[in-house]
Amino acid sequence: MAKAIRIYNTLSRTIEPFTPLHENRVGMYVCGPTVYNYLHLGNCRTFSSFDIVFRYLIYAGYQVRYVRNITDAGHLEGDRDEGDDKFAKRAKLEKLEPMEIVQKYTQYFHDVMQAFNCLPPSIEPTATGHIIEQIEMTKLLLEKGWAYEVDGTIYFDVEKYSKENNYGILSNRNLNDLLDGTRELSGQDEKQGRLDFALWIKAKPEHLMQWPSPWGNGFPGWHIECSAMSQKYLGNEFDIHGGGMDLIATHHTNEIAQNCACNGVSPARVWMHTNMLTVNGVRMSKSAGNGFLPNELFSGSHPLLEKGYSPMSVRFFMLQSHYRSTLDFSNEALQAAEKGYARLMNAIKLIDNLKTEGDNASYIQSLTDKCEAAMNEDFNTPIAISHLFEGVTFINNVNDGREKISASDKIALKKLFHDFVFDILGLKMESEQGNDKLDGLMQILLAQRADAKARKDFAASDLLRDQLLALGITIKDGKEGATYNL
RNA sequence: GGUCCUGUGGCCGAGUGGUUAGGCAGAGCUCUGCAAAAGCUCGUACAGCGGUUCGACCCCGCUCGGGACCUCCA
Repeated sequence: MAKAIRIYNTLSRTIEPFTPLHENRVGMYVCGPTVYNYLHLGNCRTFSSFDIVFRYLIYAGYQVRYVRNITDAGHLEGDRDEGDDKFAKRAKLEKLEPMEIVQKYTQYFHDVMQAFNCLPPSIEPTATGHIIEQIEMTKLLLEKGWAYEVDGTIYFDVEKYSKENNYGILSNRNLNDLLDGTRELSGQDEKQGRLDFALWIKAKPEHLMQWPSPWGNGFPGWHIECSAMSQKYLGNEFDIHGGGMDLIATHHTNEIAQNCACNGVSPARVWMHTNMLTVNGVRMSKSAGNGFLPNELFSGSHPLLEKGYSPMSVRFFMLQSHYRSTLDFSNEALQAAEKGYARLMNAIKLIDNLKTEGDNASYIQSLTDKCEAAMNEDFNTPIAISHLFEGVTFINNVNDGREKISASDKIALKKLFHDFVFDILGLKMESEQGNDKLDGLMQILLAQRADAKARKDFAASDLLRDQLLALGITIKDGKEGATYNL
């Protein structure tokens, strides 16, 4: 059932049934961050989306090898194979070694991924760790005639490639359109074609990150690293390649060209692309200056925010939209998500204490089927969540005695919520339900308050409640006695 | 200019040719000493104009609006 997964493929622009190359195994490559600066929330959305894909494929019973790279070299400011190296520029700015920059922002990236409860990938290769592989691939492309050298720099010959291949296959553009959108070569350009891009770039003597190669000292172009690393760990052909939509036109297009030219086959069968996060309708990006840093969001220190939001509220917020839709960021939307997430978690806490009776099964199974059906259809998390909220209503009804649940359904209900909310959506309980001592203390206070209420000393009971509330502890009087929430 | 996406109720966001998305907010009610929590009920939603159809928010065309990519960005 869960294996009837269908995925939107950018190559075909349709939703297709997903069949892995090798039965029961899935190879997935996702373009990771360039660690020259703090990653912002838009980046987090992409990685959270693929975290869901990873988790659901595991749930569906696949053995998944998930490769997500770290770009720690070779990324120039402009993609015209000129301009500053991003790491070198940042290193100068912060007065650090380039590898200190890499270390710092890689660490930040990992911390944020952990905060968002994203599972670590199976392999997280770095560009600097695979210089040899990139040189080898560049050599092969030269040998096969798809690339040429100009004074220590190697370019990929796009126009030659286009004669036998569809260069714009992913972006759905033809070569002439692409050429129209590109500036004329100036007299200073070394490359032969306007669309040609560098595989290997000759380093100036002062360049901080450089490696020896058959063409002299240099560093790899941006696109070759993903081709070389995906091939190394997933083979010439693998199942899924993912990234943000902004990578389609250039990075992924060039990646396909490199792999096809080198191996004669397109690397990935399915290309998945996540849409952008927007702020007031405009794409969040570093250059637009509207990029939220994750910890600005958590603490609420960003000027556009009224308050801070917990990582799980934000994750839940993101999951309430489909990964291929743009998602707009606002205080109101965030607050709505925060409350919705709290409601979901509160219902889950109730499951264990539900009283069972009767034997009216099957409802939970149908709910499970609906959740799976939603996820099977291109990982439609918002629909899955809407079904989970049906379950929330059911749980609350059972808890209030308006509905009954059988013992077997209760087990199924618990499994459903644990599978979907925790394992697949990757949410987790944030509010620590305290330790034993705290709980014991609370029970004493609740007993005192119950006692005051029994004496109709409401002034005393309300005072206790207000004082606890001031500490962030909410008291709820139920039929079975009072409970508390931290 | 080229390529493409998009316009859903107060807000965020799914979806479908003919039966409810869902969350948040709002109103009323139930429960309660009061709250909180929970539940129930409610609200002229599908940019505009045409067309196809027995029937369209969902298909087609046009108009208007918003956005992305074609420079680096997930």
